[in-house]
Formats: sequence, structure tokens, C-alpha cells
Amino acid sequence: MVALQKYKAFAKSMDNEHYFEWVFAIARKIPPGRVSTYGAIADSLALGSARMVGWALNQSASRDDVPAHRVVNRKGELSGRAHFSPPERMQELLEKEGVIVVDNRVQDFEKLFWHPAEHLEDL
DNA sequence: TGTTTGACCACGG
DNA sequence: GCCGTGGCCAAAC
Repeated sequence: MVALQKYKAFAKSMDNEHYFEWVFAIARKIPPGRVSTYGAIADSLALGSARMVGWALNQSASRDDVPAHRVVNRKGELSGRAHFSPPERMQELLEKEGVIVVDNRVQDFEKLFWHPAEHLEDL
């Protein structure tokens, strides 16, 4: 946990722009057809919180190189759909990748879940 | 300056 | 499974 504290201290010295890059870097690593969660990304970064990941992804709306549609909440719900334009776009993007979405929820969520912490070394 | 609000989550009952 | 509670932390008000 010492490493975690040092990591957090380091993170505190970063400005928001860098924090976005960490979140975006992980989001970009999510393979097509797979999904991850706000909390998992926050945990793998060992800084911030799930809320901050949502906040960061909100800032990503202006970018076209961040697959924010592959990030859902812990229940597999498309909680961020309202921030896409139009909102239906999030589901459409997922379905284009073969992910089945019913009632704003990813089907087979546990199987499609991609664990960011297992791929951190690739960053 | 203090309070409320989120693309959230873990936990207890 | 559902609910409330508490933690989270930047932004907006």
C-alpha cells in the first residue's frame, strides 16, 4: 500500500489534462467488442475515483479517438448514453462491434468485461 | 465560502 | 435482488 500512497501523491501533482490522458490511454486499450467499467479503470489507475473517470470521459466527448462507449457502469448499464449525440449512438457503436444491448444494459456483461489492471504493463 | 451535483461503487440490512 | 448510506472529488453554482 506504500506504493499506492506514493502513486496518489504523484497523481496529486498532475494537472487535469494529464489525468485525462491516463483515463483515455486505458479506454483506448479496451478491445472492440469488449467493455470495462468506471470503477475498474479508477482502481487500475490507483487514483481518483469512479466519479472522476466519468468526469474525465465527459471531457473526451470532443475527441473522436476515445472509445468511451466501451465504458459502462458496474452493472453493465450504458449510464453515459445521455452524453453522446445522439444518445442512441452509444448503443449503436457497441452493437456494431457485436455487443448485444438490451434495455440499456450489456448482455453477457461478465464475459465481455475487460480487466484494465491486467493490461497496465502495456501502457 | 459552502453546498449541490454527477457517465460511480462498496457495503450492510 | 433492492434500498439507504457513506465515500469519492472536480465543477458549477
